[in-house]
Amino acid sequence: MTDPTPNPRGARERALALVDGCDHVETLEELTERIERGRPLRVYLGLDPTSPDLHIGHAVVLRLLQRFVDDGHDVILLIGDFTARIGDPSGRNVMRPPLSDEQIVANMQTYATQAGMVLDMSRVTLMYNSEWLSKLTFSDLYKLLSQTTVAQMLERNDFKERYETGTPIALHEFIYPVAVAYDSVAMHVDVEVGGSDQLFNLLISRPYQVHAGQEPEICITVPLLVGIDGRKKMSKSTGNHIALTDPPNDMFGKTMRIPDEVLPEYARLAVCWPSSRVEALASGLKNGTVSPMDEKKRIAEDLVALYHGRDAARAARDRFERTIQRGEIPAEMPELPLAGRNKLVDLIVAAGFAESKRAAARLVGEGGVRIDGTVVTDPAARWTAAGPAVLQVGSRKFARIIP
RNA sequence: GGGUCGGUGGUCGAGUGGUUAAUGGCACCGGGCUGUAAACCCGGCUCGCGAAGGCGAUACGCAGGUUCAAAUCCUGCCCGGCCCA
Repeated sequence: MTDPTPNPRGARERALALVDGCDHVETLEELTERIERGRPLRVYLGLDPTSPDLHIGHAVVLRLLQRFVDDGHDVILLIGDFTARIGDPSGRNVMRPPLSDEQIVANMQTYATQAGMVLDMSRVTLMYNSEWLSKLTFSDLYKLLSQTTVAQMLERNDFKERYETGTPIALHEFIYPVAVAYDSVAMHVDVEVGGSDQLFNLLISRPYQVHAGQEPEICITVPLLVGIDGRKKMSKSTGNHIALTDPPNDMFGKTMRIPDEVLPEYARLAVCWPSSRVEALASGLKNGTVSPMDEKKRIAEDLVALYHGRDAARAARDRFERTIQRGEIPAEMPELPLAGRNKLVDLIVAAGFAESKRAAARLVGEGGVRIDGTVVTDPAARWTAAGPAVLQVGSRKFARIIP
């Protein structure tokens, strides 16, 4: 993969194409200059395996990496198995508890396979930062830490905010950006990419590299995708994410729940509509000439198509229109054997539609439960259907109960 | 190390000895209106048992104590903010 792909285009043009749609490039001139040399660049993205799933927000930066792959560069996906143990404080106002080794190992595996849904992993090198970080001695760390001042650290927005509001900042949190900077030194990279919340962590690498006698890396950040709540950045822990592995119907349904205001963002970042189309959408929404719901369905369908294929996308749309918009009972749903149970609440819990029997009883009392389309409001109800019947909770949870 | 203030449910934040799992906001869930959007309205939001009225368990940093009764008082411990060193 180190064969330089002959590329007739000019370096400037290539650089511009690579960073199209990105938030911040530090700096475009350096990128252009380095491409000009003709050597494939070492480009990397660091991901801390802190959650079992990647989501469509991660896909934005993974696509940027794929652009580098396509442009003939050496792309590294760095799994932050060591830094995951420290915890990145970015964007958080509380300390995050360190993960257990088992969780980290499990997450690393899913990250690598899930990244493959966007990235051509056969042309990407996987690396793990424990390889060098775990070998640093205390005196190595001392030397590294002496290169950054507390004032520089406090410049970072979330540190400043936490400091000013009296939210605890543990000393080890300051080490995270240093560790990430050392990754860049250890791998001797040319380019680092990340989400815009990582800009500080990326930039801090540059002086470290210079100190180590290397050229500073070019830092490129991509916009963060907002979560389906339309407010906070997408993350698993906030529960506002669409996972890459979400089944088609969930992916479609979650997309339909996003607020209208963020449709252009989703069109651009989640489904990569060309900017002309995104602009048309934005202005059409503003002056009321396009139907938000129709556009939302298009985006939802495109999103599903991206990860599950066009057929699945059409099926998801069809299912949505039938069951949600027209209130029909879906053709396919999970089956649940009665298995001797006869209390309605037990079945709701067994189907996974409620966390406890009391919660199930509340749902029933609230009129949120139907059997074969008929609302049941008695929390003490017992199952009386002789044949298979459809249990429905809320508008979108269905199970076929088999006697 | 000294002083001082504080640690309440997913989150923020009331409550400072006495019906009641504990006011309120946010988040979340169900229902209504809708476009599984927004706004708005209603209800819910610890768990288990019981056909039901109900019963029981657990919960306000942790552990003890005082009291008929404690989130609320006392002691010790743990954790944090601020000030001083």
